[in-house]
Amino acid sequence: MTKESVTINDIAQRAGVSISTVSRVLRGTTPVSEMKRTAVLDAVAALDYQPNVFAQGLASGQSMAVGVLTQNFGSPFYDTILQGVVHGLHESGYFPIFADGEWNLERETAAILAMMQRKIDGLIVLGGHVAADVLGQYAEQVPLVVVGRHLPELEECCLQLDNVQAAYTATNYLIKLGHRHIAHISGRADHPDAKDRLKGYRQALREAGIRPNPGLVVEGNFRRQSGVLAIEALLSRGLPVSAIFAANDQMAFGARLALHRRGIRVPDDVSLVGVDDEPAAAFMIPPLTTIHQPGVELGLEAARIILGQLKGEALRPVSLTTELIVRESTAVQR
Amino acid sequence: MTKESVTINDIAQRAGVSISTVSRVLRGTTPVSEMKRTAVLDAVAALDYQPNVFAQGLASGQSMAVGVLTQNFGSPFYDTILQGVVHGLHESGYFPIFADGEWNLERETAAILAMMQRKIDGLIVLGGHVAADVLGQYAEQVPLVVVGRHLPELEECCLQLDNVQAAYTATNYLIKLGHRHIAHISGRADHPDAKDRLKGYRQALREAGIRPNPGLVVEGNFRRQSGVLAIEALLSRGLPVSAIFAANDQMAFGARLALHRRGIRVPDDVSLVGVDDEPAAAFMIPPLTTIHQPGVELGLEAARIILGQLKGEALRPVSLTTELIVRESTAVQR
DNA sequence: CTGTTAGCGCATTCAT
DNA sequence: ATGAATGCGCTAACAG
Repeated sequence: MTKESVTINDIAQRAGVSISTVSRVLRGTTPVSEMKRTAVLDAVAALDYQPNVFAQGLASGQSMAVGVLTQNFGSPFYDTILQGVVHGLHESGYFPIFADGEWNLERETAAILAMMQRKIDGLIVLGGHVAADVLGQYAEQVPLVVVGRHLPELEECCLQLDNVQAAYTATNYLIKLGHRHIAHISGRADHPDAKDRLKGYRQALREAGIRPNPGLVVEGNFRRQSGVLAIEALLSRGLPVSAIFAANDQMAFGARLALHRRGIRVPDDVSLVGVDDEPAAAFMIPPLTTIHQPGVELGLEAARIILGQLKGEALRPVSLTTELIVRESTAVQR
Repeated sequence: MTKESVTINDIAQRAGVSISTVSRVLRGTTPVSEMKRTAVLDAVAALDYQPNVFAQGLASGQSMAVGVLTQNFGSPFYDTILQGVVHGLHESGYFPIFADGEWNLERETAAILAMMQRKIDGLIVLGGHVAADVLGQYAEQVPLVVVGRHLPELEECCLQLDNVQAAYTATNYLIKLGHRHIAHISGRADHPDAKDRLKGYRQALREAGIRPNPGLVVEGNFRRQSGVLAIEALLSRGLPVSAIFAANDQMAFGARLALHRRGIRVPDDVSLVGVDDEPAAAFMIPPLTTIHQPGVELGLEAARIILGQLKGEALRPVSLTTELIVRESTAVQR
């Protein structure tokens, strides 16, 4: 419908060969005499031939596309992973097809289905709520990598960060600073990441000989506004607090704003640490201390794994956990 | 290659009709007797038939996909538009295919080409550097909407915000606050948006009887770090400055950080206004005053226009400019 | 090495 | 209203 497009026939004719030969030099599947080879290539260049993806797909059964389901365009953490995926797939011949799950199961399910219908050759799922068995079914059809989730049933498909370690590092950082009354703004209690981060927080406290105080833990939902509410809830409890570990930067931002409204300064009056190392964190005043998450690397690795499987490397790598580092606040002390 | 998929033949057989009939009820192109109709539908449901997109595309010449070229995953402004596009296309039957231009012409060009090869039925380009004549060529093949750019040659395809107006509003806001020495951190001089915002800034000054001082304009590149550098450059000039209008929030963030390092407080010592209304702006301390850009609406509108053209509504709407509002800073004064 | 041929799954035109 | 037949553009056996 678009334009009188040139087909493989046109270039076959112009090069004086058969269409199969054309196909062969283009796909490099079978050796072709150098003469015909260049003739074909010339014709291709001359006519600006663009193979029809549909025809290729129909005939070969491959789409040369890999689907990527993200949680939400605009989420700093997932967007970073997306960038990694883009780079990882770049020049691989595979084209990434993105879909936005918008944080909810229904959309995610629909999005994956839509991508599967488009015959993607591989699937990368970032986080999400799709059940393991559903993902398992897809895994039987195409190579699958699940980033940022741990699915016991799909152990070898999961690529994740060590959230316990991240939280442990953050909390320990505060402890080393001399804090004893460390509060925690957690993610939703049913969220795996939130659980792990809570776990790491507790672990660090215990190892330091501090008994975790449930009253110092407030549940948020990983969004900015919940950080605000968390602080209000926390302060209303009247417990002594000298430091706060927020399960992610977004909530830390909210927390900081709420603290500011109460006239409590960070880090002068209370220390605050987040997780994710969002770009904005470095531009807060003073910059927010946070835990760096290697999002780009995660995306790259995910792409690498998919491509590997596509190339036949059936050997599935074990779930990889990445190192985490504390990005020190570069705050200017007044 | 994926799985023994059920084809139109299978359901034709099961429903006791010909494949053409199946195709007809599925596409609703031609009336079909109610009896056969339900028989087909039943078979489809029973066998969980999923039409092969490639076969459909090959036979019909349509992909039922619209390509969306963004500047960068992770850019707050563009991500917001993306969300609008997602919603606008939702349940339209069309599937959005996203590509990341990564802020550079080469990638953009490659991305558009890749999408065109995938036979997209429509194209939405967010900003970017692709030349107007190149876009014009694509416009001849598929419906095109360019968001956030003004292309005189493609007038009727452009959907944009009134950047002059935005800058005017921001600057005027500062003037009304009593400021006379208002600096401007602009975007790159060759960027259309940057030009317009500079223009609006100057216009507001002139109308207020203030002669624009070239020394108060510093060029940035719309990125955070450039805001930092801009402030350093500005302050080194030694001119009196009581307010700053940054061409976007990102640079405003950088500016604020740089000011803070110099011990200059916002808004106590100097007022600062940005543009974009990024989510993070509301969580700065104090919140950044900014100009709200209706990104979601832009995306929705872009999708609407594409769908309209796809449905045959050849009437192309004039370029739309959206209203802008000042989001007042809710700073708590110390 | 290379040309010929048979589909891939579906939309559609042409008869009926 | 509906079945049969064609072809979309390309890949992959299949014969040379």
